[in-house]
Amino acid sequence: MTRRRGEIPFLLAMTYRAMTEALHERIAAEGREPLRPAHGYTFRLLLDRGGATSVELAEHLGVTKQAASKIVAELEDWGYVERRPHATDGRARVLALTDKGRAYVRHADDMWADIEDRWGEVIGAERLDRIHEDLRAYVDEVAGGRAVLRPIW
Amino acid sequence: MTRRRGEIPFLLAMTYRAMTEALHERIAAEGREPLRPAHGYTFRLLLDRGGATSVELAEHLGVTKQAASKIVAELEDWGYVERRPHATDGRARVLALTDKGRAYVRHADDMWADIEDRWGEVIGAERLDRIHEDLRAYVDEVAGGRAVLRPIW
DNA sequence: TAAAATGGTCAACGCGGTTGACTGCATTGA
DNA sequence: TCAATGCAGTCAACCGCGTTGACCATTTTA
Repeated sequence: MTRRRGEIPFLLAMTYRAMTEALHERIAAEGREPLRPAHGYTFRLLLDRGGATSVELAEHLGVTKQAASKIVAELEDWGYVERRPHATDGRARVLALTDKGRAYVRHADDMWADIEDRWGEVIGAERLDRIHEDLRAYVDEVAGGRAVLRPIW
Repeated sequence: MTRRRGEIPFLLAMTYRAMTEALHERIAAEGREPLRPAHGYTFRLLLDRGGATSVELAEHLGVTKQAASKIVAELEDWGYVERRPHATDGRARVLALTDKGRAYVRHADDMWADIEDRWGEVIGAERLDRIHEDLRAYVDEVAGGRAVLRPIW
């Protein structure tokens, strides 16, 4: 297999794009709120680092605190996230997933896993393992582990 | 290596994001116009299918013809693209890369190749080949070859 | 304890897309 | 052959989702 040098980033983009499209189709089919990547990344942060604030979310997403606030406001409206007063800091508000939020994360994980599995059916599970390792290697070693998932749309 | 099912799409996003950031840093460092993915995809179309029109570009990018027109107008202003009258169709205008446009494509390809190479240094060229195959397999077999590169930048 | 820093909000704006209406050329078919 | 329909392209208005900037209230620092 010959490949043009520099083609892989394009394929990466196309693959990711196709996967997100597949996900959005499912979300739309379920009649769910129009959840964007930023929302997904928010869920993941709140799951990993319980007790985050809007400012921390902003840093995590790589957006301004105002933008992060808007995202949180939406998620609160939809009942996925709650804002509670901070225990010691009167200015801050602590973000937390509601039950609905946690249930959605599980559901979303399932959907992503399904999409990943479709790929695995074509190329095999071992290849998927390798890809996982190799992507991690790029993110950690080339990109320096910068885990900013700036929502790109 | 154990991996969480459904994690790969996230890693795909992070990797692509890190790569585009690396590219943008280089473009910015060169003092070049703020070229976005949509512009890159446009260059590629014009290189592959000479004589495309705005409507064809719109289909390729997955945007409206109005949006495609705006993109072309920018590229024309910057001197990367020309619009020439269509040989037989008085309504249509044929898009073509200028010399500057072609030179930029070569340059951009080099930059992407460099970024890809950095990855290759970490994981090895054979792995890169596999990844190339596997990404192609997803795009072609799972996503049905839908090559719409809707610019999400 | 005054000054500076920080979490959060409100308002105005901008970029890059969308929808909708329109012009003028091209194609179709009675 | 020529009216009806279709299609390339443009103009204008709008919209989503981010930004910048100003501000308040609380906390931290000196």
